[in-house]
Amino acid sequence: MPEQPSTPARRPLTLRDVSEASGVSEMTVSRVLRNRGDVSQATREKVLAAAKDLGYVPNKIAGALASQRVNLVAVIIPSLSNMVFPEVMTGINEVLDETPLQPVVGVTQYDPEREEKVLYEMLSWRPSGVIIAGLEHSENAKAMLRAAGIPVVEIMDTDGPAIDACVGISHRRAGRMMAQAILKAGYRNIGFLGTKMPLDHRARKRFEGFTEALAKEGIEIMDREFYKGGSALAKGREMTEAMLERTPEIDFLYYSNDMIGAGGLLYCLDKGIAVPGQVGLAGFNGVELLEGLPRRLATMDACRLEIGRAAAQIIADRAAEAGLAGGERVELAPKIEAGDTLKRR
Amino acid sequence: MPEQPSTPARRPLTLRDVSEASGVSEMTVSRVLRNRGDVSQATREKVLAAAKDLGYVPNKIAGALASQRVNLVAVIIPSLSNMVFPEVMTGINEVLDETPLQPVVGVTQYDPEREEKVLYEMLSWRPSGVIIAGLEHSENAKAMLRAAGIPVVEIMDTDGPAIDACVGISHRRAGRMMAQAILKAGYRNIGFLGTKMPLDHRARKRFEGFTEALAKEGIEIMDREFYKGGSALAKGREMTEAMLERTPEIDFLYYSNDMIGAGGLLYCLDKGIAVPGQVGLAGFNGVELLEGLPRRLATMDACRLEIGRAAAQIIADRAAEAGLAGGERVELAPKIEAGDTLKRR
DNA sequence: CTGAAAGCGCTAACAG
DNA sequence: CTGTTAGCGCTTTCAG
Repeated sequence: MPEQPSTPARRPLTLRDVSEASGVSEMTVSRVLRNRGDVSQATREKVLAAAKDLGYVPNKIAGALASQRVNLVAVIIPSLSNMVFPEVMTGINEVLDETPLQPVVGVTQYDPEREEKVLYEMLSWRPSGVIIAGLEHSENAKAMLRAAGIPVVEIMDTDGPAIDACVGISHRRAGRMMAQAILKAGYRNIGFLGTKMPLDHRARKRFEGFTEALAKEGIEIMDREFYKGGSALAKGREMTEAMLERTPEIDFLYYSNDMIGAGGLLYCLDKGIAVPGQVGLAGFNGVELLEGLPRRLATMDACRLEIGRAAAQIIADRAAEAGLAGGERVELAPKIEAGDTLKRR
Repeated sequence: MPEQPSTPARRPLTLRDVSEASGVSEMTVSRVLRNRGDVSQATREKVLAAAKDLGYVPNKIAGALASQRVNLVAVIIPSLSNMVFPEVMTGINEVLDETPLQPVVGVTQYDPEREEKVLYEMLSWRPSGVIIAGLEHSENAKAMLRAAGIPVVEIMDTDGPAIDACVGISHRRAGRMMAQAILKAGYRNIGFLGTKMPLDHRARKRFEGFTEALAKEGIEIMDREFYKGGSALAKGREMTEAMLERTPEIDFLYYSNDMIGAGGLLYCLDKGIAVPGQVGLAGFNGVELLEGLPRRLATMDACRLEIGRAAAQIIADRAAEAGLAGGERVELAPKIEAGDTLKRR
């Protein structure tokens, strides 16, 4: 076989190649490429030219091994497809962009086994920190996180003990707040619609807080309905229809997320059900989508952007300054947005 | 200061620690942990016990450097927040889950400079392959991709020359197909609504194909409107309102994505505009969301899941078997879903 | 089946 | 300002 036609690199370039091409020692080349230490303008330019010319891309694997420093932050979240985590990521990116740190995301699909595996994989790259959704993890996962010896920030939820730092909202309190607002508006026959996900602990905690606050006023949920999979908007319609047929006395529907809430709202408008007069509605999350609906669904902001920012800030601070205490705890206060579907009757 | 209370690892564990704890050589420990080569059941168990006991997590940095093998696939996409890329990711994950490869995603925000930076960062980890959205990249980026000497799959779009492999649909053809379907249904006064994003090349190509096919029948777009930022659903409403007021003769609205299309649909239904009698509507993407709308918006499936799967398969195949040719080209055929908003009048 | 030796490509630490 | 010397923690290769 003849020689390769031209470029297609067989062997990736190394510092040595740049060193030879520029006639400068490997060490100095390394300094230039990392902007470390003083290098004369002349050599700097020689090196940069050679590197660019060859198309050299440094090998971070070797660099990380030699320097014992990896500027990665592991971000472990349950899902990318529900609007909530992308926004958390935005917050994380915003602050990490100002630092040398880079987020690497892993997705668990609400599955503890997957979480454990993803975590193991990520930790094996020795990241500078971990941002992980939720407070509930397998014993193994918790052990790994403790043993990693790096900052760990558990996000989204503050209802429970954290391994290290923690940034989020209290979903129990969020559920209670919504219950109180609903009662205060005069609704009494309340239905709950949510996801059939025993592993979505935050949804569960909201539900618990919700029923607890109702119970305090001697009220019980009148009906409930859970779904799994499919288009959330469509499911919201279906579940709403099913519940209103089964329990026509219902005067308020509390949805565990905005997407099914939006489906419910569209259903009610379709059917000419007066909202919020005949039936009031509320969701959870404060997603942007709601702005385009014919009525603004009542919801509760989950502070997603803020959570991402605060979590990343904690990691960034601790990466920058060794010996910080750890154990930070940030509980954000979600606000009810009453919109057009939760009003005094 | 007294000693640390208990665990909190100062120094991460190494193979050597496991070796000492188990009384087995580092080399054999390594074999056990990687399931390579023959090791007696007895030593295997000793090693596994010691590793688990200590909570050892291998250092992939060192492993990768030593073995010159990194089981990462760089996935570079413009955005996570618009429903389309999460679905591509799902397809990628589906096939990579069956292999030792792991996806690592980088987000460019439709910004070529960011793309270049993200690409550089990812390549510096020496991944086994790259999956990157689009065919348009800066010269530098293209040079890096060529020089990397690893499989590169450009996805989503097939309208143009690829660096190596390519999986997607022809957006020009997609635009043409939709134009033909609209004309065939008898609409003639057509408006176009889209994003003001000169860097969304796929949206631009659809638009070009669309106008081109109309021109072939002697028809020109009657009005157009572009938006930037904000809630797509809300923007869809606003733009639709603006256009129908400005150009009341319009009988069809072609949206560059389903989300603004959905907003337009809701607006029309609100205003009692007969759809598709008075005005027909169509979007693009085939997002799940549409299923929950009062009418099914006409759209075109962009084969996102398939694209993800096929791209990952190419990388997986080439990673498994050295010396494959490269340059694979997969053009998927998007299908029009006429729904309820694009019907013969 | 098990071990010893020799790096992978880079950077810390120390000379000049 | 620049170069030299040792590794980083693992795996490859070659001997038992």
